[in-house]
Amino acid sequence: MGTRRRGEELERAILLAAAEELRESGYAGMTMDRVAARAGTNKNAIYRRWPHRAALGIAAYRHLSDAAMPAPDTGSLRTDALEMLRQANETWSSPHGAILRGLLAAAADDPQLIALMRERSGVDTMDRAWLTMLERAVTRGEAPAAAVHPRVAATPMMLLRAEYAMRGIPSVPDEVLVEIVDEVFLPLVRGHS
Amino acid sequence: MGTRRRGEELERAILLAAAEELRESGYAGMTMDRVAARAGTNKNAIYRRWPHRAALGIAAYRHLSDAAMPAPDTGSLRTDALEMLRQANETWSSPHGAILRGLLAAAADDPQLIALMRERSGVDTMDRAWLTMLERAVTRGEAPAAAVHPRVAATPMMLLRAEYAMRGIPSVPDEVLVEIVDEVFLPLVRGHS
DNA sequence: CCGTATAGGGTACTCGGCGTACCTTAATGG
DNA sequence: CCATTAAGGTACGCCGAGTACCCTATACGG
Repeated sequence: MGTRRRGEELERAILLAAAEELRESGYAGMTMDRVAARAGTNKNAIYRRWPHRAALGIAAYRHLSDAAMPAPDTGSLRTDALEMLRQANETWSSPHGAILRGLLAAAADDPQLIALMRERSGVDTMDRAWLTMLERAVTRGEAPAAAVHPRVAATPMMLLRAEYAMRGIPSVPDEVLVEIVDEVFLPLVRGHS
Repeated sequence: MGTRRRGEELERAILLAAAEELRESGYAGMTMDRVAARAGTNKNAIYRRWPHRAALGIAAYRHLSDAAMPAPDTGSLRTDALEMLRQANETWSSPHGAILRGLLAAAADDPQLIALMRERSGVDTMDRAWLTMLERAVTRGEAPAAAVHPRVAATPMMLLRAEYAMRGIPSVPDEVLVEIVDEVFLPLVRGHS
């Protein structure tokens, strides 16, 4: 009788269900049975599409956030950088961030999954934003041209991530962000002369 | 009949067995049953001492490495820093490192466990080593005094850790270490004037 | 020296969750 | 209109974490 969903439609339904489970219970609490039930289907349909739970988790994660994150342009490198870090901190502190961290932890020993995560979680987008931020600072005469370097651009976010890993709590106090900017990022930019 | 071990003795036997399991199979592969069997006891004795698998894993980990890591003193800040990073990279690439990473991943959502890990894995010891390294560079006139700052000292190791997290492979190529030193650490130190 | 509290040993169990097997039933498209 | 494909239903197998219960050796106080 009625409508039996197939292909695209069913796939979207599964991803939606998985995303909702992620939101409610985090990755650790997302079970295949619950996703199947919620999508009104069964595990077969899922396993035909994704080889295992982690893959589904990653695929579903993108439904939660597509995180554009344009580079802020406040006219000063310091406030730009702070703004970026604050936004990132907020994102990572949010439920989304908790899920993301759960996924990262789960994927930790599987390079394939890590690669997938990188694409999905917009690490590279982020780095590009930092680079354009630096370029603008250079044209304003606020920074030496030599400071426009991928590793310089990536440093603040890496420090923030490491901070999460070390604390295990999903929110870094604002002082830490300020310190990262004032004691590391700005001196680092200055030092490139 | 015979000797039934108790208290201290049994505890050491369990920790040893757990450590061996860690070495052979990593944290993910360390099962309570196997540890119990290997220690010649049963899960009861284990659960009477540690509330869950993660706690045992962490307790056992210290049996594998006590990691002193004295600050190298080569006479140049650059080579000192590189040496530190290379040693760390080697440690983390080793089987021990794999286990450590497994534990970290498993503990990711439990602040209590993370705190335990911090103690055991000598993060603070490491930071102190970097600080003394910086101090020596200051007395040599190689660095401004303002660069002796905990966050500056912690930066290279944090970047290395983040590098692991992003790659998911247990060995960072040497070029990356060099880049961390030349493009980040040294400019950062220079920038503190 | 004995008897009782304590802690280890043995074993079997529950429970949850991943992944699979197998068959039935609806849709699709040639 | 029929063959092929994919979804639905359901029941497993398997493994590993923790738990329950009961038996037995050891320590320790009297």
